[in-house]
Amino acid sequence: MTKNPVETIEVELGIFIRRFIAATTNKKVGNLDRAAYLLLHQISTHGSSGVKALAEEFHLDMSTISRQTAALEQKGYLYRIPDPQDGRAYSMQLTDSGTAELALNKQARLEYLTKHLQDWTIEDQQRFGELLNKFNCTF
Amino acid sequence: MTKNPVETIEVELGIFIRRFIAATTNKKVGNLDRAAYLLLHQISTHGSSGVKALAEEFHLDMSTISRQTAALEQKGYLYRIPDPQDGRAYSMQLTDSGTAELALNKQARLEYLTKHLQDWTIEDQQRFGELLNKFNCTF
DNA sequence: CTATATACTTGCATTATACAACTATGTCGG
DNA sequence: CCGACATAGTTGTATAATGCAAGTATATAG
Repeated sequence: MTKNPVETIEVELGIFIRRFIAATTNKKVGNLDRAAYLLLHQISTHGSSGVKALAEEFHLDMSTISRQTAALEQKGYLYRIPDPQDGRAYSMQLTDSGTAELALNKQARLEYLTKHLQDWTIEDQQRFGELLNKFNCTF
Repeated sequence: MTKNPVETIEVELGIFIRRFIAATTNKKVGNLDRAAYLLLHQISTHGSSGVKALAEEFHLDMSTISRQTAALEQKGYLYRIPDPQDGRAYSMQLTDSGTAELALNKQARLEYLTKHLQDWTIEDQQRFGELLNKFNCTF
């Protein structure tokens, strides 16, 4: 039974997901768990955003995002700006403290990844990044 | 700010994880959720195995695996064989029904993936599989 | 034989999540 | 302008996955 490439990808994705989730669920780097990190990262790189937009981006319920952002606001990592056009809406922005915490986290994650990829050639690293991006674009 | 490859991988992994989890959490293909599928897959491809070994493989608590396997046993997808050497231990084996259910699931997942990868060249598919495998090996 | 370790199960608390109900604001058709 | 409906967000509640701690039964070491 020789495997076709898609089958290999299926198996490896399964292994990857299971390990990655195990390695990152309920674990914090500094003060941020995975969900919080991704939220701050999204706001930081794609600009301020409301609860609804974030919920759509993450394919999560608005109530979930509402609680997560409330927690991050509580910790002082972001603040809300009332939308001048729409009295119901807010948009979230990182505070300086949130920006700093995000940077610390990103740093730690990059170091971890760099260590894992230290034996890879630059070409393989680039190729992997490109293919991951390509894969993400098909979602 | 030009990104180094590791940074690209970090970002893309974040996007990937979030989407993949959103797409597969609390969703079942047939009768199997993600955890159940991976458990059956592990037993099927790596041979019968006890609760402790599975817990280590998945980096989960034994209690979690104990409940998951009990549920799968309840559904008739696997059965326990008492370890003849050790009265405390069992090993799990797939039943015919479990094997069939796993095959159905795998089929569905492959079709889904194939659809997502339909515009990729065979070379890119192979390369992605290889790199994922290489990445998993560094864990 | 006793003490300790191990494989597994079960009880309990925590957490992330979805769904539904609710509030407040906006929009549209008359 | 008003009433009906839509929308952004919050909060209450239920569910499910998980970890930890305690318990059971068996093994092993001194």
